[in-house]
This record gives sequence, structure tokens and C-alpha cells, in this order.
Amino acid sequence: MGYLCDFCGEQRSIVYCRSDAASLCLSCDRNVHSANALSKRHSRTLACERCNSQPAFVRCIEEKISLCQNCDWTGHCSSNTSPAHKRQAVNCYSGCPSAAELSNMWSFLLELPSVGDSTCEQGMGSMSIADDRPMDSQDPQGKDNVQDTPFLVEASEDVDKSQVWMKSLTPVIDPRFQNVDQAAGSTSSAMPKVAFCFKVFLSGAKGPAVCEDDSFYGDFSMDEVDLNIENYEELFGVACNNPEELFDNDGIDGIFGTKNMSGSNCRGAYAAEGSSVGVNVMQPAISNAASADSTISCKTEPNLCFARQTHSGISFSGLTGEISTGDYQDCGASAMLNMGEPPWYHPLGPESSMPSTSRNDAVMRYKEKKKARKFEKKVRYETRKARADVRRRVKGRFVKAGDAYDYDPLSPSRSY
DNA sequence: GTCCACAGGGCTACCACAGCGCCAG
DNA sequence: GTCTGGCGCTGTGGTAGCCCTGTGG
Repeated sequence: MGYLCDFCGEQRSIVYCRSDAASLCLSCDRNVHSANALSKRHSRTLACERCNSQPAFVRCIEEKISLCQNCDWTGHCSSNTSPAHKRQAVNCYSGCPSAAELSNMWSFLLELPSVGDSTCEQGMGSMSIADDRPMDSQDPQGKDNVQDTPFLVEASEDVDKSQVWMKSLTPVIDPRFQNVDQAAGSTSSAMPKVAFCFKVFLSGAKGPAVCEDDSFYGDFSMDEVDLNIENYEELFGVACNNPEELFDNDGIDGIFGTKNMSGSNCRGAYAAEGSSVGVNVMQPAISNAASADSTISCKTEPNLCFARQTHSGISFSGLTGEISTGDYQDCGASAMLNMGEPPWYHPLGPESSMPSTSRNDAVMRYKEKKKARKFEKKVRYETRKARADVRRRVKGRFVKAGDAYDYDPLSPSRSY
């Protein structure tokens, strides 16, 4: 028996919205997040099917269950029963993706029992990222929305298609990292190397050649995604040789924090390759902290970080290099910094030897950025703003025209 | 462990006034 | 039904002051 949607209270909840801190069925997810432009930007992912109070970040292929960090730890890392389970990263999304797009993103979605039920299926069928057509549009013959059929047929016939396509948009589930427990000890680098595997179909518009069925991908084109070729260069720089450039100069809020992947606000992920650091991912308490953080801080800045979560199998290939411990601590840890150490922090580990000054600098830069973002304000009336911008003040308060003032936005001079 | 002082950050009220909506004539 | 004038409300930015939290003695 699953948990019920926080919104309708009728359907089983499927996805988790960090911004709303709510578990929703697909239908309500669609309804709630199509309300306005801001809600469309909410980053959602599958809800943890175990606790249902946290966003899932991996899916256990063996158990066919989506798990949050905490439950993943509880179920896989802290027990001997299933440490070798293969797990797949769960991608997050924003906007109003179609059923096909969701099935692309989560091929295992077909396994979910409630996806096929009437309400949610309808909700999914009406989903569209571009939202450029009526929700319940039907063709003149009265057939179902074109998105529905491919979702049920194409995906079931050839799930690999969707997986291949997803690889073009998101960090790839690299088979080498599918089960890091098996690979543990196979490498010996002292410093954790970070393998970036970020396959982008620069050519184009729709998707890989293997997926030429336009109907399958419907309205989803690369034009709607930030990752076009221009953005690729923007994101990675011309040379793309330096992984550090993938992150901002402060190592905290880089492109993965501000640029969308697959149109989502989801922070990208990377995995530490090799060495023992990839095995013991986090301690239970730390995992809890991370989960708590994901609930609190990620409301405004959703992120996922798979640093050292090598079992989650995220990697970026094609760009390989080393980054400093500090940088990769900070990456994706922007929210974590508010609550102390990031979840993969090992107090006694060699990685903790990052110079405190650089870390503090990074924290300070992050806080400044966060502060700047926080005070972003949407002005409803530009005319009033323009007027207020030129109005004279005394101690911050507006004064009558002609009265003495101590602050003039147009001039540093004072009237007295 | 408890108490106190201090520092720092967050939040909010305050101000004038143009523009808007509403209502009566 | 349409137009006009009056009235009340809203929102805009910088600052002071209050409140809360964290830190050190």
C-alpha cells in the first residue's frame, strides 16, 4: 500500500517536489506545476517508495524500488543483505514533461502500478514540456493524444531506446559504475579521480539516430533544452579540458547549479572514480543530515549530488581530470554547507585535509551568491519602481517633494 | 553546565506618492 | 449606458530598529 498524493489524497503519490515538500501523483503534479512559470521550475523526482518523505535519488533494480539517500543507505549500505544490488540514478525534472519523456527518463516507470491507472495515466498523457497545446488535445479522429501510445508501446517494446536517449541529456549510467562494490579496490589512485561522462548530441535537434520516430519524442526537441551546441560551449568552455570549469569559479554554484539539464533545475552529478572512497559512501547520521538538508535547503535550490555515490553509477565521460577535494566537496554541496559538512564528509579521512581557508572562501562565496539570489525580487509595477528609484529619502524613508533629504538616488549630494 | 554580554544576521515597519479600482452622481 | 470626480488602497526602495541566534568569557 503506497502513500497517497498530498494534493488529491486519492491517487498514490509518485513524484516528490522539493520546492513544495510534497508527494504528488502524476496527475496532480501536472496540475500543480503547470499553474505558473515559477511552479514549472520546481524540480521533481520520484518519491522514495520506502519513506515517501524524501526525494528518491537511486532506484534499486533488484528490488524495483526507488530510494532516497537515507533509505538507500539503510537498505544497501548498512546491511549485508543487499549490498550488491544494482542501482540506477533517478533523474529529476521540471516543467511538465510528457508521458513519453517521463518514460524516457525513468524507463522503470512502467513498473509502477499506479502509473497505469486511469487518472495518472491521463495526467501523464496530457503532459508536455512546452505546454504548447491543450492538455487534453485529441486528434480529429478522437484518438488519444499521440503521446500516450508511444509511451505504452514504444517503451515496452524497446526500453533501450529511452535509455539511449536519456544518455544524451543526462549523466550516463555508466556500466562501469553500476556496481561499485564489485569494482572497489580495482583502482588505486590516492586522489579521487572524477570521470565526466557527458554525452551530448551536438548535431542536434531531436535525438540519436536510433530514435528516429518523431512521434516518440513528440514535442521534445533540443531547442527546448539548454544543452544545445552554443550552450555546450558556454557551459564547458571551448576546450572543455578542465573539469573545474564545469563548476563556477567558486566551485560551488557552477553550471550544474544554474544551468538546466534536460530542462530541469536539477543539479548535475558526478562520481568519484576508483579508490576506496567510492565504496563507503556515507554514514547513517550523515545520510540523515543530507536528507534533512534536501528537505530544507533544497526548497530553494534543489540539487542532487552523487559525489562518491559511485554505486549510483553517474559519471561523465569524455572529460577526465582531477579536481581538488575542496571543489568537489563544494559541488552540489552548496546547500549542505548551510548545515555543516556535506554528507560524504569523512572527519578522519584524507579528503578532509582541504585547506580550511580555501573552503571558507568557497563557503563565503556561496553565501554571497545565495544572498544575492535570495533578495531577487519580482517587481510587479515597473513604473512604481522607477519612481521609487528616484525618490529622495530621509533615513530610508520617502520624503515629501521639496522637503530636506539625506539621500538622493540620482545624486550623492544632500539637501542640508 | 549555566549565565551574561556582545556580534552578526534576518526581518519588518516606515515614509511619499502615482496609479489603479471602485463607487456615486 | 457612458462619463467624471472623489476616495481608498497598493506597491515601490533604503534605512533604522527590533528580534533571534551563535559565540566567547
